[in-house]
Amino acid sequence: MPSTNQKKPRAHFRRVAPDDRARQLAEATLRCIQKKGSAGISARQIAAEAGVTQGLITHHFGEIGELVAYAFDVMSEGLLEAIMAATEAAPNTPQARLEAYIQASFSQSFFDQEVLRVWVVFWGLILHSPRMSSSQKREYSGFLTSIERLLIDLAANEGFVIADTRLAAIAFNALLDGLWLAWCLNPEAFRPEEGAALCRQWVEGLRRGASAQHQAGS
Amino acid sequence: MPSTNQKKPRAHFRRVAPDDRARQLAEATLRCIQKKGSAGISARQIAAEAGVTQGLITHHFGEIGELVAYAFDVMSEGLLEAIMAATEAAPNTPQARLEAYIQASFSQSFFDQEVLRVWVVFWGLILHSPRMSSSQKREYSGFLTSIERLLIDLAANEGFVIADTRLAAIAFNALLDGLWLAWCLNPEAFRPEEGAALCRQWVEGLRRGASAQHQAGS
DNA sequence: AGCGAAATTATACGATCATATAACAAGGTC
DNA sequence: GACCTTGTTATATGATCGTATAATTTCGCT
Repeated sequence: MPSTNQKKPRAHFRRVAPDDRARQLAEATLRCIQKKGSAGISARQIAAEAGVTQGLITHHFGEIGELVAYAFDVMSEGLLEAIMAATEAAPNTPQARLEAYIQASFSQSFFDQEVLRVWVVFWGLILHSPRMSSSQKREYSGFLTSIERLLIDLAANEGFVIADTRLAAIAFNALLDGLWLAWCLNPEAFRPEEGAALCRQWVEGLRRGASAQHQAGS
Repeated sequence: MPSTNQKKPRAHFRRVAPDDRARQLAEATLRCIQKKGSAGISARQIAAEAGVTQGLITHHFGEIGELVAYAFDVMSEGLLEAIMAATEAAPNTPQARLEAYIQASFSQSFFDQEVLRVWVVFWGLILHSPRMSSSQKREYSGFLTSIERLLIDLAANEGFVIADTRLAAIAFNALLDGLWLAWCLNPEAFRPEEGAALCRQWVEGLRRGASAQHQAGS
């Protein structure tokens, strides 16, 4: 008997400041991507994950792509800030700071499959979203500059020469991203501490003057 | 006047051997991913790209995910085979073979944004597709083994020691993938020949004994 | 030549998608 | 305590999605 003709009452809710709501939606987006990859990106799924209705996404972000890009910003900036905080917290020597950067990169907080899964999906999205691409360029530049400073200080302190610090930073960051990727796709391939050791060995190669050899075009 | 009541005739077609058709569909899939990333993956879009109807995908692959995984296999195996072919074609010295591997990796054929775009999208898909993940594990192992052999031969020939060749291969491959990724996301960051130089410098670090330092757990 | 297997097209169906619009309610402000 | 801004829900719309099913054509085989 469907005769109980009571209209279900409109759901109650509490207002939230736009910035807070935006962040909640971004975090729900990250969880959705974590669970189902790029297939988890849809207004309905994200709204359900955040416990709100879809219209709220339109209201705060317009189109869904803007929310995804914002979620990328949140994650990306959080990552760089956290790694830099760990670096700043280390003793003020070039060696200790670089070591802190490496250790943070392979610590449980970041070298975590659930985190890296999201990261890898974003990489695939950046290529087709100008909005996300510009964020990535900015963040990438931030990472490079940080690494470059660490390397310059180390070289000055220990008295060795780096032929091109920008390129060296690109290589270091590439090694880091590549290890993140490889471990994320294949966690049994190596252990986090082995990944950190591989980064240290790259630095050791730098110490021993490897960067002065085999320059492009030589 | 819509009175011309002629039913439009059923479209003509030619039969194609299942293996050939499967490959055509896989190549159409790669083109769709190239154009629109993971958003380009749909039975309708891929079928249109291949010039056939959607039903053909169901007929040959069952579900769409199987086609995508097969497309990944096609691309992945093709890549490894092509790089290995370039390596085999080099003079039979460890130095020349490793150099050929590096040069192939940064040659216009592979170090190409249109190719790498697809590669990066696949990375994001692997994480949520057991079928693709098992393909990736097999292919990754193939890459590692190839690199490991190159490094072992080089070390034996030049008389230096690599502490752990498996880990060294992992690092080399990670550097390569990381440089592919960085350049794909940010092509203005460095030139292909600079990427190749960074790989050579990593090898130079290996020559100078960097891998014996800073072992994990020491 | 024509029979039959199967490759291919054509169509249908229900689910889910993004997004727009209107109705509503929460909470600060006066 | 009433008002007004706006955050939020509710609903509608048309497009696209994956996949199943039936009708049809192609082509090897005898």
